[in-house]
Amino acid sequence: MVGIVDVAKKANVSTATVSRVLTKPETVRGTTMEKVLKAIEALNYQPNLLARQLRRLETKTILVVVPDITNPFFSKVLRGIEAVAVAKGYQVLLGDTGNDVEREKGYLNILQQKKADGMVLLTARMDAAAVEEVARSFPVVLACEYIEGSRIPTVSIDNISGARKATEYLIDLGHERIGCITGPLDIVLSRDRLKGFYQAMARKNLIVDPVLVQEGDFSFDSGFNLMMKFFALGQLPTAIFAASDDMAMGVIKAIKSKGLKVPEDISVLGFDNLKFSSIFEPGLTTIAQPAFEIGENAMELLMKLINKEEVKREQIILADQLVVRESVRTI
Amino acid sequence: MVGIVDVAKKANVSTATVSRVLTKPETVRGTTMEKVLKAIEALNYQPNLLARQLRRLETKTILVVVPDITNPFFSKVLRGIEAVAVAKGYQVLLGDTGNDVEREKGYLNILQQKKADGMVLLTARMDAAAVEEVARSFPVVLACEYIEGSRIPTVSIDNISGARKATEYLIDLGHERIGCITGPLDIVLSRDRLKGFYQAMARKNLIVDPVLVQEGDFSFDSGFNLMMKFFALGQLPTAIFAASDDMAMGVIKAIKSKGLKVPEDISVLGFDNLKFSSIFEPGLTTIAQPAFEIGENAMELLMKLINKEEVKREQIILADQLVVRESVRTI
DNA sequence: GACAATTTTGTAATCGATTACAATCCAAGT
DNA sequence: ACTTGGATTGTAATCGATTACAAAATTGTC
Repeated sequence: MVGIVDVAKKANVSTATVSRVLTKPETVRGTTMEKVLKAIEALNYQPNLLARQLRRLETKTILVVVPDITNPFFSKVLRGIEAVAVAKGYQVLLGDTGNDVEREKGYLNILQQKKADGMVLLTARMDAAAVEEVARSFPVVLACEYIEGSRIPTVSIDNISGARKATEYLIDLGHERIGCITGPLDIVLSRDRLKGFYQAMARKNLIVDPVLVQEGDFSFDSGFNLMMKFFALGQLPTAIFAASDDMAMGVIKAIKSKGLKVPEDISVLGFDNLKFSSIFEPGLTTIAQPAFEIGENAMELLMKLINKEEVKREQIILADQLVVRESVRTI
Repeated sequence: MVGIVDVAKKANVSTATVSRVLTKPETVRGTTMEKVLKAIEALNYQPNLLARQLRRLETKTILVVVPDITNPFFSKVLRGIEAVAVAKGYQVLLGDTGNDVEREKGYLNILQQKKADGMVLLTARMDAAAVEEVARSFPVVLACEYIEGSRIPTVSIDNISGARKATEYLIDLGHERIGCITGPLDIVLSRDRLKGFYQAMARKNLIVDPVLVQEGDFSFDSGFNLMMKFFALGQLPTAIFAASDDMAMGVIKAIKSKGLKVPEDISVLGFDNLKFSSIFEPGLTTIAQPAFEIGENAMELLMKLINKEEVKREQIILADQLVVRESVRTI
């Protein structure tokens, strides 16, 4: 492999000069510049970034930890992150945890081992203390998720108000017996959506039937199964708020499988606004999260941390939006 | 930051010994081992991987170049890659090209700059020569895509026979006037699927109406638009073979929008078998690609190249499968 | 206890760039 | 021609680990 010394030799200059041509061209004379460039060209020299990084103590790489890259919501956030990263000359190291807390923890080491300059976490199921610890010494930002009582910079929507808005929409259309299928309750974000649901019900003085609140795991299957459970229990609500579009679709499938119709018999409202939610029939009424923008903002925030710029707001809350389609109707 | 010298000092040994504790524990005596481990523990030392990598000239990182991470098919392949990579102690650097050939090319440098030990390409739209060039000096494997006349190791399905199988299925059900909506024809894989379509038609002595062969771009929208074009032209086939499930769904949406039904009025057959294709209504009849396995195999192949093991078969063809659901019926 | 064989440890070179500092060059001013 | 100061260039230290080789310590044998 050709190294900087080969180029230096060929161009009859020192390695320092070659290095300067590459990194501070304004400090070398035009004629030597040409000589060096010619040598680089001739040898097809590419600097070894490992060496540069070791010397500069920076990798121009950031780590993104995702619970499941297969989930279109996360992949869209990831794309937002990537877009900004590339624009700023950074590369993205991918850490898919497969929803496994242990693997999630493992990725924390990558920062300490200096393989990345910073990290964006799209999941934070591990113990808060460990994350805090790492965040004290390295740039870390949370996207989507947040950690209660922590000052780690975060980008997300307001899940409580989003869920509240969704539930109020159902109530305003006349629904009173409303079911809620939540995400895994060990995740703050799931608890927030549930909280928003309760808040809306309480504000309108409606009673929540505990049977109608069930814990899912955001997946289509869990939505399907929990709806089937409602059928089995003989406890049918007039509307259901599902904490993810995937689950909402599962719920609708279950309803259809029983020969009932959405929204005629039961209304269903989702959360996320996946691309597929508009293709699905009936079109899902849902709370839209600006996934791409969440990614962009998270990466921009991370850049500021890396560059030690002042960060005014540590918690960025982006706007969510109720998207009305056909899966909900007035009672 | 604490380095190996700090540990060495604290444990009263040389840096060499500390290094050995970390990498060849069997060569150090039990008692010193303990001393060193204690020091490591006390200082919370994590070795700087950059330094190790520079010395060893390996990064334990592989680059995956994807046209669009948001596409669930690719993200599933990526997951397969990641699963094997993690199991073998490798990390994944993500290169999303956003379908941009220039960015695709740019990622080739990462290998030469030694930021990765090898590369899996899920897209190969750039000029073959450039890829070949890189593949001569570095481990590269293609997944899904392949390059004509190249000996770069590849993992994929047989797109020609898959498409042929799909088309023959339609023909066997009595369809004769069959439309084909292809992927972008600058991609080999799209041309192969089209080729398979033609082969099936020819084998059964059916005439292909050129109007019914249209070039899409794999997206839902292009499927929708091209089907609308068929309507506008007043040229309706009895069945359509779409080269991706996304397009198939677009086609079906378009048909429904005209008040017709699938499969009663027109049959539609897709390609890929996305998770969503079974949720969609009608359930998509389609050719299933083993996305996860493609990823796994590609990564395993890459590992062999990296370890300079003998590679018997350079071209791995995995089995595709016709999945029959409800979007196709006999005429 | 002496000596050889074997283990264990240390010294210093090395990976391939960057960069502080020193040395040299060059042009302008007198 | 002779300074002088800024622009260029070179020398060598440096980033933080690994590892070849040498040295020291240990073990076993007679």
